[in-house]
Amino acid sequence: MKHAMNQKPDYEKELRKAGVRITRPRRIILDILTSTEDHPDAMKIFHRAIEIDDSISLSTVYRTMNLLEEMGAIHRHAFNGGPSRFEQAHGEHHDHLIDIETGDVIEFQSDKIEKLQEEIARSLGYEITHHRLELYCRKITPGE
Amino acid sequence: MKHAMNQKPDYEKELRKAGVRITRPRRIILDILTSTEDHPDAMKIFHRAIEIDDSISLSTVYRTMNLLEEMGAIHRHAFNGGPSRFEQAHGEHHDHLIDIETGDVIEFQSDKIEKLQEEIARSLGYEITHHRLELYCRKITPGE
DNA sequence: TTCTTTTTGCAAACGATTTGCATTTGCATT
DNA sequence: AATGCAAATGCAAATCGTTTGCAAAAAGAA
Ligand SMILES: [Mn+2]
Ligand SMILES: [Mn+2]
Ligand SMILES: [Zn+2]
Ligand SMILES: [Zn+2]
Repeated sequence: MKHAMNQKPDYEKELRKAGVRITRPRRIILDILTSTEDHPDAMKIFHRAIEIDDSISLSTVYRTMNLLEEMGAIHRHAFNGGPSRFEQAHGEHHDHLIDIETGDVIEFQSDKIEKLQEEIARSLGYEITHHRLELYCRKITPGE
Repeated sequence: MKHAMNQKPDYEKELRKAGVRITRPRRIILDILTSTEDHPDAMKIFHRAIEIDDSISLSTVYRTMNLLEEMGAIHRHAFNGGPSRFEQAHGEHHDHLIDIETGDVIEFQSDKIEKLQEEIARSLGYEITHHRLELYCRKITPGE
């Protein structure tokens, strides 16, 4: 149950090391990603980006998200089956609780659940590469 | 960890009760859904359907899946963010382990995890309406 | 059977994402 | 600083899964 107070990793260095060029669009998109607490989709990232440089295109946003995902620098989510939403990968692993009324996304972490998942996979002859746990919830109203 | 050996529920009765007409396409689609162990997507259901009646259209498959989902007769999954895949809702709740190499889907159930999920939601002031737990795994190769 | 309403098939529209291609850019090299 | 080339961009068109409008067909109540 931890809100990752992430000290920014040096993505530019990571990109360079991966033999990838540092371009203006990429710098801007990385800035957006590292300076937000939420889980924006491509369109939202695009809108934030053109506020800084209105020549950036939506395809570049998509291409950059794919690149960063392949590098493991971001995670992709598809809450509800909606459009992909992203967040930087740094900080510790967590899962998500989605308020189905407001759309709010709350992050949480449970070592116990993580352990149980491992056990289950193991008992079936598998090892987990990644997983997804989403709780779709409604706020508890005490007087009801 | 249970493979639901589901005795077929009477969907036709359920549909009638909901004031919905029993049509040939719907009967065929329901048959496909109740007689399969896997998690087919709309296209796969469509192909199985036209083998029985080649006049069925893909839109009818989609419309029927939406109808059945609203009635709570089926569940919809979006593994990996791919196309929607379906399974009948009868039988007990379970989650899914996906073999990322073969695409196989294995069902499992853990009361402990379910309980922990409730606790977490509760502690954040929420109650769960539904959830999704997917383990993406690779088969364990003992000699490696 | 007739009548009314729902459902269908088809084709066109849709939203999210990807792609082809000509142009621009990053950056390693002079 | 100027050059050269590969990599990345913007744009428009294509793609994929899914939904929709509409006229024709089928369900089921009377
Ligand atoms: Mn987790
Ligand atoms: Mn579960
Ligand atoms: Zn998150
Ligand atoms: Zn299942």
